[in-house]
Amino acid sequence: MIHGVKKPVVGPSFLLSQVGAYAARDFAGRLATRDLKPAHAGILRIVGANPGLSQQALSKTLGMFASRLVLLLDELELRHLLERRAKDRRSHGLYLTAGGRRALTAIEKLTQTLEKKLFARLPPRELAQLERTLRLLVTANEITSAVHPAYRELE
Amino acid sequence: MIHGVKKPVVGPSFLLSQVGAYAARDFAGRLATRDLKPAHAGILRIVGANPGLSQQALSKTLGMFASRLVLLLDELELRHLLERRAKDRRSHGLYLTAGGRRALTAIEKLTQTLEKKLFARLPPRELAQLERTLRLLVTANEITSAVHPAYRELE
DNA sequence: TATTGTTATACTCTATAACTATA
DNA sequence: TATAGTTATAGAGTATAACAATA
Repeated sequence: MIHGVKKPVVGPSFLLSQVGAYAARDFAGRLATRDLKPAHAGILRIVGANPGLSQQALSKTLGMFASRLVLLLDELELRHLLERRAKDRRSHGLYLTAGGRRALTAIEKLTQTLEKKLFARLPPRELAQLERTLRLLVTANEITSAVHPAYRELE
Repeated sequence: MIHGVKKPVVGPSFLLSQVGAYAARDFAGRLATRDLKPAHAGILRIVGANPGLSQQALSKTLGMFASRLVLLLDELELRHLLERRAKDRRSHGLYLTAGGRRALTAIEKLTQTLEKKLFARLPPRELAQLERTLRLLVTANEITSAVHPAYRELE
């Protein structure tokens, strides 16, 4: 009941979406204190793990249009978190700067803080089981994109 | 690895967002075959459980601005799935029509189909455990909104 | 004076096509 | 001819304020 309004019964897929969206929103809120958006974080993560990646490859990995990537990369480059180095005269390799690596570390810390709060009431064994179940679902359903669209700032 | 690109290590909150967004996207896709959006489904669900609800109360329950609700209700009313009945000359009560109740039933069926596929590889006990864990997270984190913003059509 | 519903508007995120330049 | 990156534009979804009518 919310304000005396009956909540309809919902199943596991609704709960999954609901809790997932909550986690994503929380993450976006924490990132915002560093003037970053979830998409920026996704880029830093992938480039961090794959130095020299091309924009095309990155856009495929993120499931994001290359045209959108351009603006996000511009923003990251302007803030010296990432740089484009020319491979030949038409394609670039993407690399994190020292500042970008620091930002990535900060994002990891911020995620740990988030998870500590989100999972505070969960016994460690239950959290471990949740993580195993989620990984199974990712594999079984071939969920590949590394950054997903729910990652947004909302409310 | 996606196309030879290394995926960075991610934690349980990322997985939760990822799988949740996947479920939401799948749901949106199935709804689209009936020309409905997730927000419509959320409205039908809440009004179905609370006949006579006011728009104000509904907007609070959904965590949605009343101004946005107006257009969504217009659409549902135009399709005779829902009606606004005047309570007094400034407020209305919201009610499902017979067609609205049928739509709600169809949405429930479609959700079952979705869940059958999404959880196909999950042993029943593991699914039951997942659902318990998710309910605990909803309660512990006071996640109240009945329709969440991840519910959108994407890609 | 407060509340209900509505209109109008701006902003962000996403999608798509068309374009430049290089290979 | 195909590819990498970019620009421009249109469309959703969302946020906010201002408004009219009524309690």
